[in-house]
Amino acid sequence: MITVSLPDGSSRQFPSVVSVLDVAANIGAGLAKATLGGIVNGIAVDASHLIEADTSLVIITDKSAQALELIRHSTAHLLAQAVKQLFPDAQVTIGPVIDDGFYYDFAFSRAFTPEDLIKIEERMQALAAEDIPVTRRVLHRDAAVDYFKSLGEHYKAEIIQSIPANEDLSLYRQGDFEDLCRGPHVPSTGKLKFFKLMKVAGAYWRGDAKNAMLTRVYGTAWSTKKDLDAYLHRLEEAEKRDHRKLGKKFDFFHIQEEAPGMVFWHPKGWTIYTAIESYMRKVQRDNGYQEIKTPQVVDRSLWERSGHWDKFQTGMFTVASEHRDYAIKPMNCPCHIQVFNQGLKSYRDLPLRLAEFGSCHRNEASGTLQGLMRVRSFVQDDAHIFCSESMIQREVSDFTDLLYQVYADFGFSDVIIRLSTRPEQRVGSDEVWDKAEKALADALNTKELAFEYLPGEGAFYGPKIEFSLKDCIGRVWQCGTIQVDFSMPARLDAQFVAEDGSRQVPVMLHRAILGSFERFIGILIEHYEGAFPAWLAPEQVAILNITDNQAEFAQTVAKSLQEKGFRAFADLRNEKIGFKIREHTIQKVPYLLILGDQEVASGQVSVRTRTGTDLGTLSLDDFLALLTNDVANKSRVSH
RNA sequence: GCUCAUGUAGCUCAGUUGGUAGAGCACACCCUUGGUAAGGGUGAGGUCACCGGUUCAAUUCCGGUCAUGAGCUCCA
Repeated sequence: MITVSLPDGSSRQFPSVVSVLDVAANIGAGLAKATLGGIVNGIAVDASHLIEADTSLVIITDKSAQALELIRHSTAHLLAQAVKQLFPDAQVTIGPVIDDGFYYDFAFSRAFTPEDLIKIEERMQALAAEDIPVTRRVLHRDAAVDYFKSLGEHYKAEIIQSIPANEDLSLYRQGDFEDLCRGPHVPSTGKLKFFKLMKVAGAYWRGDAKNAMLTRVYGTAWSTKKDLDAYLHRLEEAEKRDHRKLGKKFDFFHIQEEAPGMVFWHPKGWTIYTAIESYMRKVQRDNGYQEIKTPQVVDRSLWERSGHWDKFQTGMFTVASEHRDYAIKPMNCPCHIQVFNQGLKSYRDLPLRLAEFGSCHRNEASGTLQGLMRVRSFVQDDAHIFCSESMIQREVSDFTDLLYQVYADFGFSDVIIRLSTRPEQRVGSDEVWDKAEKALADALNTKELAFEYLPGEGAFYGPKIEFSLKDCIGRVWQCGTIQVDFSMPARLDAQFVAEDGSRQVPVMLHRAILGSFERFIGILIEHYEGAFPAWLAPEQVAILNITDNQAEFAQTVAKSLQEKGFRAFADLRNEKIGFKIREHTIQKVPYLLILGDQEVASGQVSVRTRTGTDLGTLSLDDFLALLTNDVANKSRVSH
């Protein structure tokens, strides 16, 4: 007798070995039909998986959370089957599940075209309609290598060869197609109904740029049509928030061919920029930072000593003049050490926090540029904290508090934290790296902040914590960072006099909260969809007269708001009031003041918000109070 | 940098199976002074990204370059 216990607490008994599907059928024919797989003792398995001993079982149907994983994985196989039928010379490689879908990489004599994609998807639909059973078999590793070699699937054979020699491997077959796969998979292709191929792209074999370029097909798959449609709709919505589109629509900035990856800020965009800069300047001043400014162009020798020339030479813009070679600074740290090095520092000076809105240029590879998110010319809200080892954890902790406070003011609460550890190419002893990595992890753990490790992703001089925010389509962008550096201060001869009179080398913490103004503003544009909270809005109040009769009053109101420091302007154009309201509403100006003869007579203003709310007729003082309050509350938008 | 796609008026886009192009919005001028999301008329505006090639003729076909987009690689 085999007892299978189910999630609802009940159990079923069977005289002998049963499959997951048998159990489902025993419970009900409807359930059996909907069964995609199962979870046996916590491990996902095929519907055909045989239960040979007492166990707990969760049946996976299209309603289950685990269904998507199965469906997407099986849809990737369906894609490979279709490709092999249409392009027999294409070799399969790998096809994993990713967020919202899957991809499959193929080695083929040419890249697939969008037209190919349509044909492939049609073939997939046909194969799904055939409802071909998906079956599993097990092969010994070496037999599997021979098998795939015999099929001409050299990439697959290479993958299998890298698996330990004595392991057995599972293969899944559907009709004429068989693939190496850990599984599990849906029982038949008929279970795959709601999928769509999204795009083709290139991708390097095994993610290494030295390897061959494969052709990758991305797809999405869902368990219901509703979910698929919702996903496609979500993408459309996200596209509307694209900061490049909105940057044009709101006249924030532009980028043009003559300066790829470098931003021309327009008045409105620059107003946002300067609002953020003023805010950050105050935040830093209030938190023990001293602001400095260092040169844009620095002799090559400094970069050689700092180690940057060695590692990032091709990423630096250089300038030659009078037989000297300079680099346009790609980062600020070596310059900050020069400031630190002026005058003899005492342990009493530590921690010394030097901040700079540092303009940097990096010659990023052309293919990596992306709107404001990845640029060649950018300004970091950079600072370096010179301190002793014993101060590290405290400084990291204080920094983290500050970062969360700043992010909250900008309306972000969802922060992704990652700790990057020592890379292969690095400076400094393992002992030093041990200490640095531990100091960062300890600071996060003490604050009970969840984080994930990124092994080998640290900077060449030290480990780092990265704080990332998501853009509108879920892409994650690193913004804040704090990095421990035990190396560069020594390389550039930074010293301080310790309590006992000895000379010691300070530890340097590199840190930024926004990361770069460019990227951060890009994320803000998408986050708010251009409707910035009042404190950041490039135009806070639009004053609209109904006829020329109120022009003078409108200008008086505008002037008095401007004198209080608000960004207000009068729109005196000879247009109907509805036209002006529409225009400034679309431009997301938080407050519209409508002035007609009534307002002139009473000396009041009629207030409408960009969301269409009528706040009634207020005295100018009452409106000022409302506006002041709104601006002071930062991201807590009231309208 | 690699793979693929794209590049037409200020913006969003149509179009030309090779005979130098069109709409809407924006812009200029005129009429309209209108109370909460588009009043009307007229007009101007393009070396069809750039450089070559094929052709009687290229915005259209071919090659290259640059830029942009997606993905990969990279990111001090």
